[in-house]
Amino acid sequence: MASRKMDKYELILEAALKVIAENGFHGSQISKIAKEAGVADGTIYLYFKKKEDILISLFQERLGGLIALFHESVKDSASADEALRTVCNIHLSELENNVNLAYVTQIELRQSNLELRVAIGNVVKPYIQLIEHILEKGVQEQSFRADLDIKLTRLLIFGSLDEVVTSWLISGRKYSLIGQVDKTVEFFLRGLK
Amino acid sequence: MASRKMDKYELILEAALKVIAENGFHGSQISKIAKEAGVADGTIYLYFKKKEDILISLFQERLGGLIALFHESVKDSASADEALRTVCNIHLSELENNVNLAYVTQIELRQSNLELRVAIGNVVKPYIQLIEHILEKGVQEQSFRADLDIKLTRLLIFGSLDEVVTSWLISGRKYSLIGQVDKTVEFFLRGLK
Amino acid sequence: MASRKMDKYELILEAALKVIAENGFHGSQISKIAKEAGVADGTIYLYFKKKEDILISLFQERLGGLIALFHESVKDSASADEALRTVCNIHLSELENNVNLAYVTQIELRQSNLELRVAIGNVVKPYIQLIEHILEKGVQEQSFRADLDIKLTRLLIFGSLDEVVTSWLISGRKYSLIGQVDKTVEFFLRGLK
Amino acid sequence: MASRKMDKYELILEAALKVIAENGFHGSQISKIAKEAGVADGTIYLYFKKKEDILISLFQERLGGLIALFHESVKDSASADEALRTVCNIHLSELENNVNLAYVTQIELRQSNLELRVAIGNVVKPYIQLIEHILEKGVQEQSFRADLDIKLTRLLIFGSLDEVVTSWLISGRKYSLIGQVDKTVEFFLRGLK
DNA sequence: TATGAATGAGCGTTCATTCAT
DNA sequence: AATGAATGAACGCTCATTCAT
Repeated sequence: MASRKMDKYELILEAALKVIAENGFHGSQISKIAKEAGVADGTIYLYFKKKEDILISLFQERLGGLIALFHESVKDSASADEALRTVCNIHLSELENNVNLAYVTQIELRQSNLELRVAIGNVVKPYIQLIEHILEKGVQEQSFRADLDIKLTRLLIFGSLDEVVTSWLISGRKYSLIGQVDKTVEFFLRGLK
Repeated sequence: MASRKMDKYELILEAALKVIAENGFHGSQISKIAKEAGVADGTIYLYFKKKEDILISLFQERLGGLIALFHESVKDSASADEALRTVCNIHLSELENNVNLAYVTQIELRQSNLELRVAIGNVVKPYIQLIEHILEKGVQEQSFRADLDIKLTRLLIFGSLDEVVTSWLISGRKYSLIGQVDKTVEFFLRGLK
Repeated sequence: MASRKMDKYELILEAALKVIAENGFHGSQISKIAKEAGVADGTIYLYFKKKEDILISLFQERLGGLIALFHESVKDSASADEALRTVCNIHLSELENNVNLAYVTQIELRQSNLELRVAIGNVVKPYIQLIEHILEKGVQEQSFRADLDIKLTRLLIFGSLDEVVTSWLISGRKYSLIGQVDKTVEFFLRGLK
Repeated sequence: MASRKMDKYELILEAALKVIAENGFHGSQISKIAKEAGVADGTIYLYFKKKEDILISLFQERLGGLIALFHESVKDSASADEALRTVCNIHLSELENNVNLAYVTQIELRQSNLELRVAIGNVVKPYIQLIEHILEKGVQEQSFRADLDIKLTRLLIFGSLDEVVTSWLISGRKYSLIGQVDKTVEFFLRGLK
């Protein structure tokens, strides 16, 4: 049944997230994920072609959900300024509220080979495009500088946010990530104007 | 003789850099590095305790050299603005001029275990501290905003630069990295003022 | 199925016994044992945690069986004299009839590390205790000397038998081991009375 | 110079004894022995053809010295009884007084391959022959039984003594080895008469 | 669909021995 | 005689993937 299939598919993804968060990327064998999911090793290969596919799907399903959330939230923004603030806010708050996901995506899954990195890049791309659209909108609205290099700036913004999250995780999450939003957005907005 | 010992040590590091750049982190077996260096497998263990130590040394020797270059160059800067520009310039130009090093440090060595990640962090730390000093100097000179959150801002700057380099590599190096310096610095300076 | 699992477990033990007897302890790689057993290298690790565990199990299963045989046989003995004779008889005849086992336990497995030596000691201990019980019984029956040092004497007896077997193997098994029983027992009994 | 050569030869043997006693057979690499002896690794190969030869020489030089001591001591014995007592006495007292040698010969060097075992056998052979001579003398003197199987009995005696020493070592040397002489000799003499 | 026993390729590391100096 | 840097063969163990049931 389709519903049962989805159940088991989700079950395995959820198990993978938990196992990787607890054991790290290199300590997460298929057998461990299978055990956590309550299925046999072989069953996993009915839903995923290779081990890597679990990780790619994990990215797609979980981060893809975030992307949708971004779009949804940005739709209501009156200005590019507000949209950018909303994006930063969601980026940091969602990851602060989902530490396992943050840990796995920022730290563990980066210990992966080129193929997986590329797949991760594909998942992140729509997010970077969203930032791009906001920048374009800001320029059109004459809220942002007309001479802005949009392709470059979107990277500067994404890279900053990414580093802030990673640094927060590595430091042991001793401070609030959401508390960084305002000053981060201010830095961006000044750079954009 | 000390010189010969250094020769072989350097020989192995150079070989490792080349092999990792060509074959990726997971495709770089000790035997392959030894062959490239023209020494026996066992010889590598006269200079490095574990395989990982080659990678750590690679980071320390090569990137550590960059850090020294940063300090040297910044010393002559009249202002914080100029110092920041110098740092960005060196960061991007050195990696553009040393693609193997860029590829290995930005892409391959991040696929490593915790111990190596920690060692990498230790190498990067002085660099982030250098950025921090420049920010402090700028605030003292009243060139930068007094309300700047220095701990946060240094991350924003480092994360931006890091992402710019990685993105350039993944895109296939289709444009000039140094060409991004001016616009990147301008974005930073506006954010800082 | 349980029976199949036992089959493979036994298959590997049997193969190990044969391979060690033919190639010596240090010439018995996992791959050789696996090949002899007709299984893949990895399969061995489904039944044994480490290579050493094969050897320990070999000892426990094969010599442990002998110990049970000793107890069984001794039960019916009317006197301590007879019990001692039975023990010597079984000790020498069983090893003479199972040369591979004799060779592996007397010669090859003694070339092992501390952990294995300890495990071997644990298997041999019940046997030495059996000898001890016979000696105690003999003293109670006033068949053996009352001033016998039982802890010492059990070693003298075990050491003698052990040396007789080893010497027989090293000499190339040019004579009958069972033929030594009567004179050996007589030497012991005179010493005990 | 011959004397210097002997010096270094002895130096290496002494170092080997110490290193094996401290680190066990498998923890005693050539480099460790060389360091302990204060010579270069390569120097060892000027005095010994292979690593094994050090061990064989260790046996020959140290245990060979004991054999000479046995012959010397037995010469003065009035009777076979006394000679046997002397042999047992020396065997146990010398090893009790030289624990390193006892440990290395009884425990560590037995973890060796066939070639070394054979060499060890050759060193032990004169000792077993000495026991044989005493037995023959005893039979001639009509002190021992005329029907004694000398080839067998010498093994029984040697095996007993060997086991007593090994057991004493493994037990942690919690009692006096020399204190076992009288009861051991009594057991032998009763068996011989 | 689901199972889980079986597979077997793959690799870091050690260390006895050599040999140019 | 002495050195010690260099050699390179050798092997236990893991784990992603398969497939008979």
